[in-house]
Amino acid sequence: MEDLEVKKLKILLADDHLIVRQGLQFVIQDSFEDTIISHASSIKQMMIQLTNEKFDLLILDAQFPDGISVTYIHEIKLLQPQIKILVFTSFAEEHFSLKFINAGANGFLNKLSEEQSIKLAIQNVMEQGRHYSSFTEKLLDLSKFNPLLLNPVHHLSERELEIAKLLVNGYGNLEIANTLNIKQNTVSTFKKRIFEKLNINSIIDLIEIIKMI
Amino acid sequence: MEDLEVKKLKILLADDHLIVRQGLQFVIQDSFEDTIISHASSIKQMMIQLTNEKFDLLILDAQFPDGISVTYIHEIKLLQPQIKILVFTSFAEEHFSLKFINAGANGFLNKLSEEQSIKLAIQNVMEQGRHYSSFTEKLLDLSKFNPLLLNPVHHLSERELEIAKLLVNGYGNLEIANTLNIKQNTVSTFKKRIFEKLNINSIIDLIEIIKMI
DNA sequence: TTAGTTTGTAGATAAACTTCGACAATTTTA
DNA sequence: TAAAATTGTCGAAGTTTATCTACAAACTAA
Repeated sequence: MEDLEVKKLKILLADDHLIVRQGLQFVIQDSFEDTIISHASSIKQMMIQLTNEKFDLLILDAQFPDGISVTYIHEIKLLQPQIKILVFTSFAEEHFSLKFINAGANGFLNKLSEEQSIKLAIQNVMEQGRHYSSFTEKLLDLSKFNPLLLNPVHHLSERELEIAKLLVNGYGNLEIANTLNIKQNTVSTFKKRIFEKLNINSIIDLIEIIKMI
Repeated sequence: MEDLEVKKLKILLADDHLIVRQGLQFVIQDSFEDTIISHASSIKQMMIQLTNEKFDLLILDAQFPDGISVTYIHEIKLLQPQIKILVFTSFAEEHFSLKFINAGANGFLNKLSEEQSIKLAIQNVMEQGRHYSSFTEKLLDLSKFNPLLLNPVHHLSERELEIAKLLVNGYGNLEIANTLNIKQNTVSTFKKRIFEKLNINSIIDLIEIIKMI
């Protein structure tokens, strides 16, 4: 008989794909003996469960159909300050990690991860409260001096972001100019500045970045 | 004691995400008693397993990192003509189903599917040899008269496709013109024809379509 | 096999976009 | 707080793209 003090790890899996949740559950239960795993297939469902019940760990899909989950991280931490949040993503974490960390994320788990990495991520996040790639750690270090460092969309002003979003939606300069009641030249200038700031040179590149906001 | 005639269903899951494979396995084993499930995490691995062993069903991720899997469907059917192929995808099947069906796919399974739909898809595909959405069925019907119907990339010629791909990769008209040693005007004309054929009006739209080839 | 269609290619011209410089209004920083 | 940087805006000039037309070669289809 084991020590009764050993508490079961309560984990909430929030992802819109049943398959992904089942897969995660399987892998986690294979790696950890004592876990209680709950599922949420939408942000809404997740918030309801978080309101009703305390969890130790939330594994949260970064790309929910009803809006990117970063917006909710803050809210979740207010609701359950003790909860650890592992962001589950198919993008390389470097591109947006600071954004999520600032919001309150404790670590990142790539969707391509194998069993060992998943286990390690959960262990780290539960024991040390964090699980970042070494690159992200360096970023964090540097960001003490410049919190915006390498979190590119943060460099954009409101208006720039507004225009970036329109560009990503396939609108041309003229259409944007008319929508915002400014001259096309102005739009062009914005576009140029946006590209400069993000160090890109096509709208195609912009899409990936904007997606992650 | 059951009839020994009842053969176990041999299924191969081909997806680069461990999590997804585990999730599928879990759901399938929950729905079907007698299955033997194998995994492949890359096209290469999958082809090796298909060369060495006969399977009843292949559940194949439509978006492999090393190239879209449609190209391989033909090959697979040559190798194992009896195998049923369920294409596992996160896009709405309508946009590309004919392409896959022509290549030899027996059905589509959306990544967002719940347990019941997954079970149904496998049942249909194993018993009737097909599992298409009603829209795809209609398409198939119509395509008897016009096999290219609504499978837009098929409308593109080699050259058009070549240029479409370059456009999707963020190259400008001039760059493309230089690469292909043609005039920018020619590229413009191609672009116009491509957009007309696909009935779109921005490169953003083009991306989704080209992705699925 | 003849007429119609698709494909690959451009020229001319118009339209859209980029680049550069500028300027006022903020905001930041030293 | 004075100097420096950022932000939102534009005009003018230059570049790139779009559009329309055209034409020959290849490829259907009647």
